[in-house]
Amino acid sequence: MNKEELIKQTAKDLFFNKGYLHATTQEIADAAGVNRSLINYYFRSRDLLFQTVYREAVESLKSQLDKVLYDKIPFKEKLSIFIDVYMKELLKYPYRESFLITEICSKNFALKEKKKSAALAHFLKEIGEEMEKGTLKKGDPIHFVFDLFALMSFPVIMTPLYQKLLDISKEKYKALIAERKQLILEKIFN
Amino acid sequence: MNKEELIKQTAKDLFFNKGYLHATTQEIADAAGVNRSLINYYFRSRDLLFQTVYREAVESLKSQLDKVLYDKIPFKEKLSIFIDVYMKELLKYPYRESFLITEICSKNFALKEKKKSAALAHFLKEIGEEMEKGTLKKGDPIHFVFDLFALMSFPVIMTPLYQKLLDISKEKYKALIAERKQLILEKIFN
DNA sequence: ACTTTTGTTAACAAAATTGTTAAACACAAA
DNA sequence: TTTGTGTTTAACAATTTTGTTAACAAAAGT
Repeated sequence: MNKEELIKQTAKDLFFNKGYLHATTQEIADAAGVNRSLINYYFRSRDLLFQTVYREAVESLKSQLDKVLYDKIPFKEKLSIFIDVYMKELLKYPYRESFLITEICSKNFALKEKKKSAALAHFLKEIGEEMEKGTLKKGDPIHFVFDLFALMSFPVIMTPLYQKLLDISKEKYKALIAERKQLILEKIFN
Repeated sequence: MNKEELIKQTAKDLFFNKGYLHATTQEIADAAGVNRSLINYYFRSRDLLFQTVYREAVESLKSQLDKVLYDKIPFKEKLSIFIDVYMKELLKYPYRESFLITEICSKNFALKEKKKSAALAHFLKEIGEEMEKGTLKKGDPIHFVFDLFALMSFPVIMTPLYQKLLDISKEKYKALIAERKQLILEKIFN
């Protein structure tokens, strides 16, 4: 793999997968097995590397989810696929959203461009329609979305803490997470 | 207020409330309106300040929750109080758990002492009993706990992101969160 | 009153992190 | 072979952040 790509992948792995948010350029370089100067050569500065991988990670997730959300298939099926896709991405990069929040809280570079998501609005409308039809329990669609993302994300994000508190092995925890897709679907269409 | 306490409170505010995880000693000192050297005077090093406020924040939360979990009151009532207490703490320090995870991921100082929580085990047993009785839908109590914490925490943690994506005001978002206590209770005892 | 302890500050030193430069390297095209 | 271009590296410089010291002020104890 060319080293520019290697550096980006490594940075993503450290930030989004390992959850190592404080990673220095030296640590990223070491993890990638390249000379630290290469980071400056390809990305000019640490901050630009941050911005690059951040943008890529968000875009990649967004495009995948948008595709599913705009798909013209029955709601129940759509939701099933959506959970599949999102949880697959979640397991790949558990800390992507956390990183995003951290960035929003510290600097403000994430806020500028972010705006009301059209795909999300579309999804909300669809949820509202399903509630009308009686497929879903009536309520504010926003809470439905809150619930959905919460049930998927939170146990994954909290892995290192919960594993300790519950005193269970990595494998057992993984199995628990794997079970959740079905459970969430059931809970939603109870 | 004495300055030692002031520094700790300010650090907690920056870390756990503002979500500003990268705060330097200078920034903490500025926010507290004290000379930076005072941080070293009282806490020796930045790392020890970290450890101190981290420990205090975890202890404080844990002791409050344990008290509720061990209380000998009907389950439904206990759960209602638990949600109350936890969400109150959540709104005070939305990023406390995120901070915890970040620390566990980077350094390892959090892992050493953490062990299977007795209160949590007790809670799990109690949940299992309620499932037997039919008060709760049968299933793995761990998933019940996953769901409970997820539904409470996640929308709060994601505030800055969701506010943008949904394009709603701070006040509206606050109102949505406030609604959730009741919604969660209903969802659980559906 | 004076001595000791505690709190506070600025100035300095040390360490960690980032950014730059120039030279070496690789290797394809002229 | 040479020239050109993109890549890689070590050495250095700059910056940022942290930690220390010594001097001074305030409070407490004797």
